Amino acid sequence: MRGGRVRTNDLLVQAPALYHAPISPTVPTASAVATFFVAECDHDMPGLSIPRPEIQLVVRFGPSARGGLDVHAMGVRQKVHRKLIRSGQRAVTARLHLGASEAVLGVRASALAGRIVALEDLWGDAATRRLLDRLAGARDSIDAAALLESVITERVAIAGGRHPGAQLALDAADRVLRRKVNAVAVELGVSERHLRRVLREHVGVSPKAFARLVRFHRALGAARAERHASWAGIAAASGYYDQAHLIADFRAIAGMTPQALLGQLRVSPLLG
DNA sequence: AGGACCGTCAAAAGCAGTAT
DNA sequence: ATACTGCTTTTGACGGTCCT
Repeated sequence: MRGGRVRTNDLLVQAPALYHAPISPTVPTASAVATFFVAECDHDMPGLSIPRPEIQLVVRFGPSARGGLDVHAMGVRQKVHRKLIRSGQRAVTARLHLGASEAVLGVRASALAGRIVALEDLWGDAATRRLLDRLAGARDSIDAAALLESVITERVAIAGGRHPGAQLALDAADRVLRRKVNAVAVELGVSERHLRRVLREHVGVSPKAFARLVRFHRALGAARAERHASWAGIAAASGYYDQAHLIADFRAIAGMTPQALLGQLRVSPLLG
């Protein structure tokens, strides 16, 4: 890994700040892209893919990609994945705003949950070919990210406004992090059942699973930012009942204890 | 499309404990 | 003190189904 880089809207920062990039929910801008993650690797190594609550559009350049360049959509996953990154591989990942999946990809988040889908299966061959041709001419990863953003913005403009359900999901997402689902439903003037249906459709996971992913990211981010903080303190600050429950979540999502995951992240690069 | 009802069961809460 | 495990009880999230 030659210094992974993160693009947070117009701001470029270095990899350690990854978890300071907004984890959904975020306020949508003109673009449907919440953040970009740009990674480059100069030798073979195992990498870790931390699950995120956003739909991601990934452009790969290099030996792992079909024909040296491919694009795929990655739905919301709930477990850490491990993968070998090949020398010379580059990846540009656009993380979409919550509820933007339908406008950008033509399918709702629920259709992508836990899946990786080639872009041609969503956009068709012609539109994908046009994007790949433009990306092939990109000077570097940052240029490719800018290109990708402009193409996404064009598609959102063509798709028109946000689906009402997507807007409801966005409104609810922030609230379910702090309150019970039925309380949020009352607040937003819909039934609890409807709110859960809409969240699953437009976010890709259940309200609880979404809140769990965000909480996990907060805890991991805090642990990476403050190396000497106690796990009990991190658990409390991140919304866990206590340290025991934080550890249980790390085991469920990452398959290892918090300490072990931090250790892994020191030797394996993040893949988005 | 969205509300109401309901049974099931997973997650959260709470606590006690061990290893270092 | 910290990091972690394991257990029981309680709560509420979930999804199926039916109805408007």
